[in-house]
Parts: sequence; structure tokens; C-alpha cells
Amino acid sequence: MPHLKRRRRDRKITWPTPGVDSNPFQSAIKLIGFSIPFLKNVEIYAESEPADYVYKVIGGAVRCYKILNDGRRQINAFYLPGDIFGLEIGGVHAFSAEAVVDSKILLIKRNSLIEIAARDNRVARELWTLTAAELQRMQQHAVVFIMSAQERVVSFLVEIAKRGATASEIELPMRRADIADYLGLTIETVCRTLKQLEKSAAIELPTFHHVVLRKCAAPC
Amino acid sequence: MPHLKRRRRDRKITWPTPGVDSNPFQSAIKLIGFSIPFLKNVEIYAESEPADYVYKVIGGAVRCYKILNDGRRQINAFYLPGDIFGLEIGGVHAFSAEAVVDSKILLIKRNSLIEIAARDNRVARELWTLTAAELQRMQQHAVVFIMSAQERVVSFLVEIAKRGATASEIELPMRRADIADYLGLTIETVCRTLKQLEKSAAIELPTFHHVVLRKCAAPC
DNA sequence: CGGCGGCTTGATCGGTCTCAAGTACGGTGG
DNA sequence: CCACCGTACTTGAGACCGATCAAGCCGCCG
Repeated sequence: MPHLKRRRRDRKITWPTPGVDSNPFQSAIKLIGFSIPFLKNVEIYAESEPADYVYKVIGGAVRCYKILNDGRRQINAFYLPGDIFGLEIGGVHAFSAEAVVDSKILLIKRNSLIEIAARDNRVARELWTLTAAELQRMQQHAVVFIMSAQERVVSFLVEIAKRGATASEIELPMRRADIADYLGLTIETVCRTLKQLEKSAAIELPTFHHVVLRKCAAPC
Repeated sequence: MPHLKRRRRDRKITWPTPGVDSNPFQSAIKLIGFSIPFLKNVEIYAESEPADYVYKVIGGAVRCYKILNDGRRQINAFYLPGDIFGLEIGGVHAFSAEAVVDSKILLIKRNSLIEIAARDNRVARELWTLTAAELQRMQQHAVVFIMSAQERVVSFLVEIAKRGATASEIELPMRRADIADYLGLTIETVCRTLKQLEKSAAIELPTFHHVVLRKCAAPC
């Protein structure tokens, strides 16, 4: 058991993340991936571009979206540090991705990953699991669209809170417009709803991008 | 089972996918699956039930949905003959599934499938591909929620038309309420919108469940 | 200090929901 | 074959929520 890591030919691990080292998938992307910085609002990839890479957020935040022909924008997901994205099937990306704030992204060549998956079933399984997790998140997100504006905003805050380190204090990296396009609302409605939640003492808004959850409507 | 680890080395990376007949995934589920009939409106599985099986529609139609605590229902997907569903990750189903009409469903034991995938990379890859395709459909579906009622209905009709045999003539197996819950509208709005489309000569409605697309708004 | 981007706030409009009837379809039994 | 009944669908009138349009405000950075 203690020699498990040693069996591998990789000698050095650049990013020491205790507990994850024995995960062959994480080890693999550490080896074959390379990180690139992206400035705020810079495009990482665009819709209908060849999907040659898979991406992992090291730092910052990413929004994944689609623009309709009349200009409306639908944000499908926000990716935070540790999240993997761009796992779509087919040769081209179905969505666009941009850095929400200055970010550091790990790029992993798709083909290399698939080659490794062909040799190592654990990696293949991890690819499947990650895709399934993404599917589940998407399914969960679809539920917000049958809810009222207030429910959507609350649901969003709870979602971000769950993914963050602290459960009751959130740092929102994205702008109001991003939240609006993620929830299918307008900027004004998001503002008004946040204000309303603040008035009813459900949350506090010390700054634009900082939210404190007072009473948890959903189970904390 | 101890020889599983050894497999990592002795297999070569080859992805022979010539035709569909030799598709090892479809062959496998034919072998280990067994088909069961489900009557109209009968539950196939329920939310938070253990997910022991993967399902394939042989005949009929299936709706996959979630009920919110206040009774609202969100239909995530309709599955038609040939579609595979229930591919979620985790031990339990995140959604419920029901037969829309009398249907014939193939049940495949999850564990058997995973075992086969562990031995045959092509099957593992197919599992991944199917999940990714489902993810893509879900992402596509999320886009309808930023559209107007009419756009949603048209988008729905086009989606069903694409999946059906004939491009311009659709047989809708589901009720109006199902369409409404799929599109995030009310029954009345779906009715009115269909009527409106009929008036504007975009469609014809010979019966409740039969639609003829006259002029294709979207590229046919 | 001035300008700009992002956020907030207000007034009004319109699309969709809600509630409430009315109608067509499909099955069942006489 | 027809009368009946329940379910699903259709249609109408009014209310309401969120979108839209239009200012105004704040914080940031030169």
C-alpha cells in the first residue's frame, strides 16, 4: 500500500495536493497539462471551435455560455477552482468559455487523455464520472427555470455557498449581468431581488461581490 | 479480480468502430438486458431510489422528471425508441421516470455494464459518449428557458421532428401538460401557442397528438 | 476632479399565469 | 348503436410578475 505511488514512473509532483495523489486521473492531468493565465473577460474557447483540450480551473472563475442569434446570452455554468470543464463530446465546442476574473487554467490535450484512458480503466471511469457529474449539475440547474425570481436568486446563492469554503459567506466573482444570464432574469430583477433579500434580513451585502447568508432557507 | 490491474498494460489502444452492427456496447446490452412492458403513466423508477439499472426504450416513450416540494413538476427529458436513459452517477436516481404511453423498456444491470466496461474499453468509451450526449442535450434544452412561449413551443416541435422518422409530420406521444412541464409553461399557454401557430399557417393540428409542420422556421 | 463601467432605483408595459367555463375525445355499459 | 361519463383539451377575462425604458448613483482609476 505505501508503495502504490512509487510504482508510477512519474518522479515529481508539481502541485502537492494531499489525498489526491493516488488518483490516477489527477496525476495524469498534472503530468500532461500545462497552466495558462487568462485575464478577466478573455475568451478561453469559442463555440464551434475544435475541442482539442479539456480544462481545469486552478484559480479564478470561468463562465460557459451560448449566444443566441438575437444577442441573448445563456450562461450554462460557472466553474471555480478545482472544476474541470470542456468535457463535451464531438469535435467542436458547443459553448463558449470566458474568464470571469483573472484566472489560471490548466489545459490538457484531449487526445492524450483519451490515450491514457484507453490504457487505464480508472482514468476512463473518471472521465465518465466527471461527465455524469456535469450532467447532474445541468439537470439540477434546469430546475431553477420553473421557479420565481426570488427562488432563483436564493438557489444561486446556496449553490455558490455550497461550493465555496465557507457556507455562510460568499465571494461572488461574477457581475450582476452574469448572474442574470445564468438564472434567466434581467440585471434589474437580480438587483431588486438581492435588495429585497437584504431588507428581509435574509442576507447582507457589504460590497457588490460579497454576500453574507443570514438565515438559511435551504438546509445548511 | 486481482488480474484487473494487470490489464492496464496488456491492451493496445485501438478504437475500431466500423459499423453499428459490431458495436460491442449494443451487443452487450442485448445479451445482458431483458425487456419489460410498462403501461401508460406507470412509474419506471422514482427519485432517490437505488439506481441499479440502465434503461433503453424499445418502444413507446418515457418522461424523466422531478417534483418540487410545492408540487411543481419539471420534465427534464423525453426518451423515444432507441434512447438510453438512467445513466446517472451515484447510487440513487436523481429523477423519476414514467412511461408516457404503453412502452417496452430494456433493463440492463448497471454493475454488469460496468464490469464489461472495465474489460472492454470500447464499451467504457460508449458509456462516456452516451453520458456526454445526454449532457449536450440537457445544455441545449436549458437554452429554451430564455426564449418566449412561442419560441419554446416551436423549438420543442423541431426537436421532436428531428428525432422522428419524418421531418415534417410529428406524432406527439405526450399530453399537453407534459409539454408544458418540459418547456416551463402552463397547459393553457401551450394550447394557445399551438393555436396561434395553426392560425399563422405554420403548423396543422389534425388531432391532439398529430402535428404537421408547414413552414420550417428553423432550417429543415 | 471628471469620466466610465457597473450597480441601483423608479415608472410603465406586456406576456404569461391564474381562474373559470366550455368543448371534444375515448372508453364503458345498456 | 347510442347515451353517458371522465379525462384531456380549448378558450376567455383579469391579475400579476418580471421585462423594458429611463434616470440616477456609486466606486474606481486616470
